[in-house]
Amino acid sequence: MSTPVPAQVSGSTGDAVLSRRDKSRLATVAEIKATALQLMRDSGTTDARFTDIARVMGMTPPALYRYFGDSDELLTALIADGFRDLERAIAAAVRSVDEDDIGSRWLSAAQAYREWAMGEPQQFALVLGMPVPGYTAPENGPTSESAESAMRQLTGLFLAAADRGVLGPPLIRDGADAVAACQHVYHAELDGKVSAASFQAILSIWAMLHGFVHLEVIGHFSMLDSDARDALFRSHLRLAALASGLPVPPA
Amino acid sequence: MSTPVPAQVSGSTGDAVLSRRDKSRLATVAEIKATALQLMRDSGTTDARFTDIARVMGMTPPALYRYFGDSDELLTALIADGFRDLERAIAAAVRSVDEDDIGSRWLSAAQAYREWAMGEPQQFALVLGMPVPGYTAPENGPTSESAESAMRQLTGLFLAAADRGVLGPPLIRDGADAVAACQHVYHAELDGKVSAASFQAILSIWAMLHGFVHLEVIGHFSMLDSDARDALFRSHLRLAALASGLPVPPA
DNA sequence: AACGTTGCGTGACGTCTCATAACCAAGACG
DNA sequence: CGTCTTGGTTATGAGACGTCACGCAACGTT
Repeated sequence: MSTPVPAQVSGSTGDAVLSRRDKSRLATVAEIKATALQLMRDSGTTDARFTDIARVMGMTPPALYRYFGDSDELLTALIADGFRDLERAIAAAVRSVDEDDIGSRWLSAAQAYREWAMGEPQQFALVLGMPVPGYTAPENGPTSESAESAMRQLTGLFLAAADRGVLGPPLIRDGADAVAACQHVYHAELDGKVSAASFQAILSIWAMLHGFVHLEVIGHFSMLDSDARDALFRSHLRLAALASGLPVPPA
Repeated sequence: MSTPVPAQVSGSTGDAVLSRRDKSRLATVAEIKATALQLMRDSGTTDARFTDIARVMGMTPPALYRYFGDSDELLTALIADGFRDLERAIAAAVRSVDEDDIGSRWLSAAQAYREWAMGEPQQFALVLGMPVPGYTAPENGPTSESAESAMRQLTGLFLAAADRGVLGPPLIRDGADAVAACQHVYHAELDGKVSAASFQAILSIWAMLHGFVHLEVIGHFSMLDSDARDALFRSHLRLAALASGLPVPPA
């Protein structure tokens, strides 16, 4: 006979009430998502057939509908996961650097963005690519949050720079009036601390970073070897810092 | 009775021998591609079902296999078309500006890139996005040429600037050694006329341009109104010119 | 003008995937 | 121990891709 341990004991650890079944269910959900991503990685595309996922997992396709009511639901979950992973990777990269060294924090965040994208190109495509054929995103889905999150990471960096008095003026300042209205509405946290020109610079260097990473992911820098791409990326980021008024990391 | 014109006359104009049937065939091919693009536009994705294309055209699905042996073949054709359209749009935009006004030529080319991408987001996604699910690109396909073409447009601009003596040094020059090897191999036309640092700058502003356009296409600038996006884009391009040593267009 | 050839389109068919429905086994629980 | 929930199965239908054999009409030839 096994020791009679009440079922609630294991479930009541902490505030999460996880019955044995719930844990099993979460594990299966995780396995489904992992399998789907692995299949995407293998095929190099962003589609994963329910049939294939089930076969790899040793199940029959209809069983998956117990966990995801729809193929879109699985995609939505993967997008949400990817979005969260990317956010955490960047946040961790930022935190891993001395908080007074804004230039290095920018470098570290950008490197995390790039490495995540190159490491998980399919998930990157899901989060930041065109809508997947046949997939209709939920209205308030993670896709729309993704933009805001990326922006928040960047605005945080600029706020920190402004607080420390190391935020210089961006190289280009014209046109700032037009985007200032948006700043007041969507990023009021910057008001009074970061100029409209700097807000414009935030958008600009976001585009710089994303452009490099996207071109690299879709293979348009394949004529460069790995070292050259690294060097180009670093100088690209230094340029971005220089252009936007952030402290320029050393070469 | 109509005037008896030999069939060869209409066909023998120029060097293209187009029989009546050939013309009809070309028209049908064009209609298929146009219908596919329209369906993509309507659905907002990059897939177009053979069934739907046939239905819209008043045909049965198998008939399409007379024109495209495979679903991939149609996609390949659409990618090739899109690539060619984009290239022509940029080339035309460049030519429409005084050839001595390099800064304005850069502005014009970039505007064309942006407008084509926003006008044909599905085709843009096909040409510059992730591989479409289920689609396997031909080995020497247009996808690989796309990168070279975009680069050639840019290198042409830099060469013209160098010829006219208006190409300044880029703001950031470190790391140029690593990419110089690639320049010699893939863009020997630049050797002796454009420095390695400028070559690096070409790649950098390509990433800047593409990043802005891609973010805008996938809707990440939707918090900005149209005017603000225009202003931001223009200042972004001016920054790119300033950073890369091109003449900076006036604000 | 009549005839064979060629190309285009159709209906029927097989296969694969998504998705649902009906059914069954096993654990949780009073 | 009986019941309910959960997670799995088989069976089934709908829809899309792609193939095949066939018919029809246009075209070229004699």
